[in-house]
Amino acid sequence: MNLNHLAIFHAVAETGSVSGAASRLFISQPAVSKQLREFEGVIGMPLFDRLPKGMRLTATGEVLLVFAQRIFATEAAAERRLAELRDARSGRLSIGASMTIGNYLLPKLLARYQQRYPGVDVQLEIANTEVIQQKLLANTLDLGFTEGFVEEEDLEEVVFALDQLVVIAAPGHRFAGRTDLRAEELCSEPCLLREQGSGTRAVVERTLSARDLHPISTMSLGSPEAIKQAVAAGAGISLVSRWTVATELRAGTLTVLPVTDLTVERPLHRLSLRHKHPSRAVERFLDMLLQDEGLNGAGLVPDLPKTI
Amino acid sequence: MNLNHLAIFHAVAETGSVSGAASRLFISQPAVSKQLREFEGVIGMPLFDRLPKGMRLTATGEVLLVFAQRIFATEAAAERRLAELRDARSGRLSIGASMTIGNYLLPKLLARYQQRYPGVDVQLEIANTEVIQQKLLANTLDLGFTEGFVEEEDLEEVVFALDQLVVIAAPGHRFAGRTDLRAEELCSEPCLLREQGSGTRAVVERTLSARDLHPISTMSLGSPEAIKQAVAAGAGISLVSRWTVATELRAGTLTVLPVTDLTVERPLHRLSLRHKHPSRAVERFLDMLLQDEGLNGAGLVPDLPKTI
DNA sequence: TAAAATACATATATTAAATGTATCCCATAA
DNA sequence: TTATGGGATACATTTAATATATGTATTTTA
Repeated sequence: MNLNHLAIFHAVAETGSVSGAASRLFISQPAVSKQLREFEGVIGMPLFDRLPKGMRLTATGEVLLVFAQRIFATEAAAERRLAELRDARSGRLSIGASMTIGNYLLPKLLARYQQRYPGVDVQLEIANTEVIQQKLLANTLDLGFTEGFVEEEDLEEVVFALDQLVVIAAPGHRFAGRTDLRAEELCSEPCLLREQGSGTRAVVERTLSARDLHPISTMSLGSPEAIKQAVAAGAGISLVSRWTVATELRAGTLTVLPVTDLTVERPLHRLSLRHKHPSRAVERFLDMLLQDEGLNGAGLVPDLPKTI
Repeated sequence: MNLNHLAIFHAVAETGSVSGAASRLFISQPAVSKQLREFEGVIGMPLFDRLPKGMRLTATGEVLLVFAQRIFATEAAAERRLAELRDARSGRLSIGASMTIGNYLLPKLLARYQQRYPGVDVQLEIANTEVIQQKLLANTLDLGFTEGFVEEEDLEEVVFALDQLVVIAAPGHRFAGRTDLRAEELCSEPCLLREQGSGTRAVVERTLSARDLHPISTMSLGSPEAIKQAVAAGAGISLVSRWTVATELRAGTLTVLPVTDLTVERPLHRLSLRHKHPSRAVERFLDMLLQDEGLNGAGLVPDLPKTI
């Protein structure tokens, strides 16, 4: 059976006449007449009785009409669904992010995204780089946001922001208020770090040892939150992403120590599966990331380089 | 959306490759490639990621595939249903018949029909000619079987059998056994007839009055059964269709009086709506009617003229 | 490391399908 | 009778689908 023929049959059945179907389909009456007869030939049974005043379905035609209606209703539903996907009125945005990015950088942006595209099913998963890379490769994530990454043929990687690590201390700390601090001095203070394997710890250690600086490591803690709590309690200083402490700085429970001769920066990476076409829902998210309403609009990265 | 394109998309999605789809559709690989790209252009979104080893559905493609599967499954179901209708493995046979035909002529035939075509929904309605004609005109009956009929432009009418009316009496009747009975003699006997308006009564009266015979009418009864019961009880004689008394003759509760100079015959008509194509189920029934397995096979009409 | 194989894309020519125009037929209504 | 409305047919034309030949990228094999 040819579904083009079926469409013509459907139109004739619903309008009750060949000429009616023709005008509905924007083709000529003979075209409909011919196609319909051809279709009846294929079916092997007449679908209409030809009456002087028009066409009347046979029993066979009645049966077929029900199927035709189902088919074209489904087609219409498919078109509607595609239209939704096209304008991101539905779809899925599945993101995997490292702890820092997922907790401090994305939530505000995702909230605005969700507000603008309420039909999209947004999923944010916080996990380490390895898990995120694996899930990207398994095609169960649309985008990954990580600090480091392991080179991988099938993954596309792009620096989308620069993370600045700042030295924090309790407001009552002896260094607080100092504007002439030098990196060496920090080594006299107990320095709290993240656990082995953390991206944050890796970049800190790499930067400092490149300058032959060796901080006194006392504790290693498993999350940015734990670090902040300990530092606020006066346990020492730490190097953390400035995004993780925005709230505490405003609240005054922590302070940043400006170090004159030290800047620790690291690129943040956006990862995606090579050759994978993004859905419209994903494209809209990437748009927001790149536009003013992206990270800048979130008020967190005033002078972010606008790399993709 | 073009459902031809959708079929190609469907094949690519299910085989996972353009070339696979091509061989499944018995067309060349470039044909599939081109149609698919065209389809993606119409949709406005890519449906597949092109990987070196084949094609992978995008999120949009996954959504569309579900609809495509529904559509083509419905199409397949329609094809199956049509095939059933084609071999009368399903369908409807809706017959309206007058009392005599419906009660004595059709049941045996319909039983064999139902046995041979168990999927067909057989409906037999017994009603008078007027009702049957109206239902045929309303297209709610496939066939009508009546004695008389009222000429009607939209109804096609055909004599399908000749009904012989025979004179019956109780076996103990004084005429029983006589082989030289003449029509005049019958007028001395009380004759039971059907009610006014009955086709049977009409033909009897017409035939007899044409010969200037006037039977003594005592009772008029509303059904062949009532007539037979009364005659068997010795209430008189009657003229009835020979089909209605086959059982009683065999049982010996009634006997036929052979009248040397009287034959009362009437044509039986098959009616159908003009321009109406019969379904296969109806065609198969008409076949049985015409073949040896028809009324003859039913053992009721040994020498029936084989008119349609 | 080069050759072969696999898989999809592109270009051009060809074929098949669908459509349009003109005309005819039939039944009905004015 | 002539219009009129609805469908069928014939033939020409346009559009769409397809094939052949070839190209590119990648993977596998020798």
